[in-house]
Amino acid sequence: MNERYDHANIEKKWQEHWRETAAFETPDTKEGAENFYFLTEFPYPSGNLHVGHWYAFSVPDIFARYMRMRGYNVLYPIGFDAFGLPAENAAIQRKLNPRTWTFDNIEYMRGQLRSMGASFDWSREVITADPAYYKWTQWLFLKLYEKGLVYRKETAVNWCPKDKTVLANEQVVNGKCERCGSEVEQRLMSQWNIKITAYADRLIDDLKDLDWPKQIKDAQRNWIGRSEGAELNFPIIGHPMSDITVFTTRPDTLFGATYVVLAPEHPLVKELADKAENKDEVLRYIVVAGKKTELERTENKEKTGVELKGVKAINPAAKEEIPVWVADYVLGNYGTGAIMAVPAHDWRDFEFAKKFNLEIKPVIFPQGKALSSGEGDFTYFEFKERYGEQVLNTVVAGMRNVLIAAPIIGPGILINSDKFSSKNNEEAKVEITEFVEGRLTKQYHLRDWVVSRQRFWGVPIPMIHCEKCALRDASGQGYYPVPESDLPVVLPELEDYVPTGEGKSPLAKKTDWVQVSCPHCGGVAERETDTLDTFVDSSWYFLRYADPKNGQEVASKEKLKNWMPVDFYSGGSEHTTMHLLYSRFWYKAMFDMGLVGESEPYLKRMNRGLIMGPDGQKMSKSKGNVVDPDSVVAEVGADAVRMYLAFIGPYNEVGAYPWNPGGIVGVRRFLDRVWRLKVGPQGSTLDQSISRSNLDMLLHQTIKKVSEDIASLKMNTAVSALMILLNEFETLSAVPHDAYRIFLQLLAPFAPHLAHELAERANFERAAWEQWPSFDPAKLAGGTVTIAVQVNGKVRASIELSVNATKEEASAAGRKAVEKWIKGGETRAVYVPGKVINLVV
RNA sequence: GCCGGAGUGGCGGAAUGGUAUACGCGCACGACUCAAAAUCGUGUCUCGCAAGGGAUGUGGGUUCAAGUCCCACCUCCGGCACCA
Repeated sequence: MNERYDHANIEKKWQEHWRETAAFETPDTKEGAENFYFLTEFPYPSGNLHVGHWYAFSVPDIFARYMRMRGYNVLYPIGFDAFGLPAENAAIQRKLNPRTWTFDNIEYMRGQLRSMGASFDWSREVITADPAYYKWTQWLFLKLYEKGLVYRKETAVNWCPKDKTVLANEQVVNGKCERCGSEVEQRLMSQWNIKITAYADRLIDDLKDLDWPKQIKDAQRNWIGRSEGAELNFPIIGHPMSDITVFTTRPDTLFGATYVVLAPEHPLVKELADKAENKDEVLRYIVVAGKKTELERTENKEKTGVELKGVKAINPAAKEEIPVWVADYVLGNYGTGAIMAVPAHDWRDFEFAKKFNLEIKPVIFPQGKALSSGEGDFTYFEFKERYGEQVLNTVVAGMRNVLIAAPIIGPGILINSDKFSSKNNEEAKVEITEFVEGRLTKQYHLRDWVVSRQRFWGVPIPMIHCEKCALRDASGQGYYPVPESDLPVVLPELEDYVPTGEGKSPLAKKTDWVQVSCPHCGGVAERETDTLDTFVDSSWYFLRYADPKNGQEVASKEKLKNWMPVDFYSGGSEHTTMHLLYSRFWYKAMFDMGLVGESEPYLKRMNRGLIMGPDGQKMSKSKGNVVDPDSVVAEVGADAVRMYLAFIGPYNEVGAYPWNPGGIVGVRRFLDRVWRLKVGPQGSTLDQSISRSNLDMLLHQTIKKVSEDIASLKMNTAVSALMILLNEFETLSAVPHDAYRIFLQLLAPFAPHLAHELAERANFERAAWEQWPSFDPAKLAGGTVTIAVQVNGKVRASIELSVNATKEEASAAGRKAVEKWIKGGETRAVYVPGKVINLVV
């Protein structure tokens, strides 16, 4: 009567079946089927699966199975992003070898991933910590080096004191280490960098052709932070050889530049300090500013600075002498490290000028009716025409008082700017730049990608350092790539993996590994002991799935052509400005080298939402709100978990959904009702009139709805459509056999185990039911339809009408139904067939 | 401050400009049971006895008709942020 189905045995049976028959091994091509590459970000082998993994892999599996049933040759691969800090830290904590720890985790997680009933092609599994894989990571790194996209340079880098390694800019969140939360320090270190900035423009410009959510595109544009402006030179009096070059996005305000500011790190500062009357004060300021962390410098918005007394620059447009200051509100690593300050039109300069009593000279008159007289408000030009230029000039001269409150930020008309006065400020940008022989340039917030990590568990950087060569070669640094034939440089075993904290990886202690002969001079040289950032490993993993066992190349051209670019990529929003940016860059660089056939790796992308704890908080062990998927699966089965996660909300929205234990009970109830469904005899069909008249219509509507909803990842409403159909089935004495088959077909992507089991029991032909059903458009509507009758837009009644009812028929029937409101009065009708008739009195 | 996104029942959420609250959870009542669980059925925005009125963050607007479009504002979430 109220039997519950035996999920444990059914799921086990089908999972074994799929495994034994290699059901989801994807051929490179399939006769008559179009290839579809559906990628989800591969997991990090952190220990065991959490609910987030289920959300990341089981819901997309619904889509993968749907596409397969639609006849596509679907590649839905899986692998492990196996190198990196978190695994290494976890292993050290447990006093284990990171390699053992990682590979044990992988083995365990494989089993858990299988328990989802997901249709992964395991034969293409990729593990980034496998030498057969990272050989190609090293190879690609060296290719980038060949193309001049890898360089070694001493720069101020982010140093995490707890993880004892350098971090990329993208891995620092609010001045803290993305991994451990420690405050990041700035250190001057020589590190390997990848020149992602060389691709900044293309990374922005190519976004426009991608089918990606606006939100991701905007975030990437924001992160790259392109701004267009000009570099202008300010001569220094008595120092003819070295002008101060500033970057500005507002060359139009040049006449209002009343002082110049250098960042404390600016190379000219020390030289100019020597000439200043207050040399000691300046040097003291530089020391204090240098001690501040990035966080302190940005958190403390109270501006500080010191004037280089006696040093004067010349405003190249106004030809006036202006003071030169050093202040740490100007950043050393952006633009030219120097700015022209226009306090009348910039908040920061305004605050600084106020504090230090510097001149504020307005050169932009705001747009709009900004001038008032007894006769009303006028624009700049209206005022000039009415009262004449002289009066206008008097008013403009008085604007300094207005500026006591705030700078004028927006666009407007130039004033106090000689021959440029009364021009529109946008036009003036180019003209003034040319006038002072400046040049138009662009600047980016994006920094080059620092990829050296002073840690053990990563891909060894395939470089060799030779002291002799470095000494001999004045320009070179003595670094040479490992010859291609020597790849991979295998990560050796160590006795002690603990990071040294001295700016060197623990690999440095393995002297027999470190010592090699120099590829250049043949003398004794040393291997680079830093390892690559994990994001390098994952920047190209999706290519390897196309040809995972290739020992000769990254992947064969032909196989790449079969699968690339990725048709659809599903993942988490945390990768918006990390992995997604890195891998787009990587792919573009490969495209430029002729290694891949197009310049963007992912045609379509979506970011999924987050599963929170039952209390609505982010799941975490310390909060005690972690849901263990294994025990839930044991209790209600994988099908119920899959379907519950699909039902929780739309998959392609970056929402946060609390895990609701009640919700999963509801889905399990639904599946039990499916199990108990009374089905008509074999061969019974809808046409045999054992059905209600509207069942056929509902069935076809459901096919349409479920198809469209899965395709657009609105899994929640697809599930609800299946529930509605089941509710209808249960009102029948028995479900016609053919309708039942269609129902199981629609259910199969969501609850594959149960659907396969029931299909087998119903003796449905494999070939017939393992494909997606189509709907008949003619059956979507019935003979009559219920429409709403409105009076003046308010719903007053509803009536049954023939679908073909004319406006006249509808309004006559409608009038009858709402006589009470219209009382025989004149009405005008607005008729929307099938929906509504609105009678307007 | 700048750039995105979102505000709908007790909860997750649904709604091509056309009957707001589908579907599910929860809750209440009923059936079955000695009883409970499970299962099934009925009800469940709000005020009102009813007729009817009011509700989609707030205030305006466009429209025959607005959760949906436009304007202003409030709140929350995400990203960027002394980037000149």
